[in-house]
Amino acid sequence: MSGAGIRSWQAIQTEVMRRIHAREWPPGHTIPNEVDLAREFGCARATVNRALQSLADAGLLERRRKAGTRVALHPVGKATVDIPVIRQEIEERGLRYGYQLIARNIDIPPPRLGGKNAALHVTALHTADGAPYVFEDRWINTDTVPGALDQPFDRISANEWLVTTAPYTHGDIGFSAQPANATQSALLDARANAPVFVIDRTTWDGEDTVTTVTLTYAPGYRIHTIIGTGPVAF
Amino acid sequence: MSGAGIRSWQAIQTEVMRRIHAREWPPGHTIPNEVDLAREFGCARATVNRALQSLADAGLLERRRKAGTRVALHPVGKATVDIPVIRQEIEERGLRYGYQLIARNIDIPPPRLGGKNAALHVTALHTADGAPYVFEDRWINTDTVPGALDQPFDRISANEWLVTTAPYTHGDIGFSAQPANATQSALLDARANAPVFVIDRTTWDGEDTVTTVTLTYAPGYRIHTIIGTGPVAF
DNA sequence: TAGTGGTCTAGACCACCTG
DNA sequence: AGGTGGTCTAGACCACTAG
Repeated sequence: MSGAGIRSWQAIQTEVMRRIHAREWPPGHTIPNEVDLAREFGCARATVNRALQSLADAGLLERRRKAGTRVALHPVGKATVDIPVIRQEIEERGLRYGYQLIARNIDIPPPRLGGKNAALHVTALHTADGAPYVFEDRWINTDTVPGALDQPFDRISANEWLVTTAPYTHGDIGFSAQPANATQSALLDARANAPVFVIDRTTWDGEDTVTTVTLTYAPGYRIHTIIGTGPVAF
Repeated sequence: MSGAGIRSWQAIQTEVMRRIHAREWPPGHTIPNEVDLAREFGCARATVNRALQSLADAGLLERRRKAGTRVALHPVGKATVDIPVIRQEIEERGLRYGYQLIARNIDIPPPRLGGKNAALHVTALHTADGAPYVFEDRWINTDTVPGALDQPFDRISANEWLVTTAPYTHGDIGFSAQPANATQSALLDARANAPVFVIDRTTWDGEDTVTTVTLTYAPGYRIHTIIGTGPVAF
């Protein structure tokens, strides 16, 4: 029964998923330890480890030293959303990218952004085949990214320039639905208070903020992605 | 210089990120191969491999056999969005969860869902501290999940029941902003055409669809998550 | 076709945690 | 205290692909 040998970690992953799937290992069940599985599959423990770790990353398994590996009770689905450069996002849809700077000045950020220090405020419109696509409203920390002061942002968007210039260590991001305000509805060819999709994002480089941006998309925008990353199906 | 030895894969990861960060290895640069790095760091190649693979997963590096490993030109940020059970999502916010079934019947799904066969149609409202939270409009494929026909869904939501009962291999998911229709605005205590956040999701088990659901959230809902998963900062 | 990453092995030691 | 996963090693072979 165990003579055949399942030797690749992907094959082991598939077999483990099959057993979970088939309820041989129901939710909450503690599965055999790595040594036993390695013996059963006829492979090295490291190979089993690789397979199980991958499934744990995907949220299908819960692993703890000494306690062992259990099938997750509530397999939390995880969707990975890519955050591309806007120009790329548009061009990948086969559309012609356009960019238009609206304003660029030094100012004091609003209190909700926490800053008392002046920062670079850039607003711009990105278009796809001439139609409004997304409105970018951005604050750049000029202490963290002094080079931004030399950039006019009239041809290259701050969005694009920062990606290749200002690395960050971490960030946070939010998605929401909001009514378009006067500025947004005018720029995006939308009715007043029309529902628009909004992404707000702040990035840090260590302790220092790099940039905070609010992206307001024209009506009809939809983020679409896939659950079950690559080989990790569950 | 190389005598010290960087022996853990996390330390190697940190060091590689530092070099990218410091522009010692600028975007597009091909970094040394694994054997050379292993020699420099005084560790085994497998350890370097683990570190670089992790960074490649995070989108910071691009790796190809024979071509080597390059620093990504456009480090695509990736945000991982958890898709929890609604009850858990509400309770984790410290709110009291409530559930109310609205309708449950067998019907022919609308053509955009591709089905000609009858399916189980369930609509329900989830509440947080008594306030409307999200409206669930779901179709369940009774060929794939026959057990659903025995479930009344009057106490346990389809959302929750399916998670522990109907495994899936993959799915797709979309996020958008939409105006609330009459039904939604009434149930969610929202004005007509108020902007609402909508998640639509379809899951498959192999070739067969499992369920398709549209979740319409009450105004003010916001998805929030972090960029730079865990130890992988970039 | 040769160089690079991808994977596997057999063994070892360590860190963590439950009982 | 002992069992389990986490990691590292030194070496090997394989798979892919750029030149």
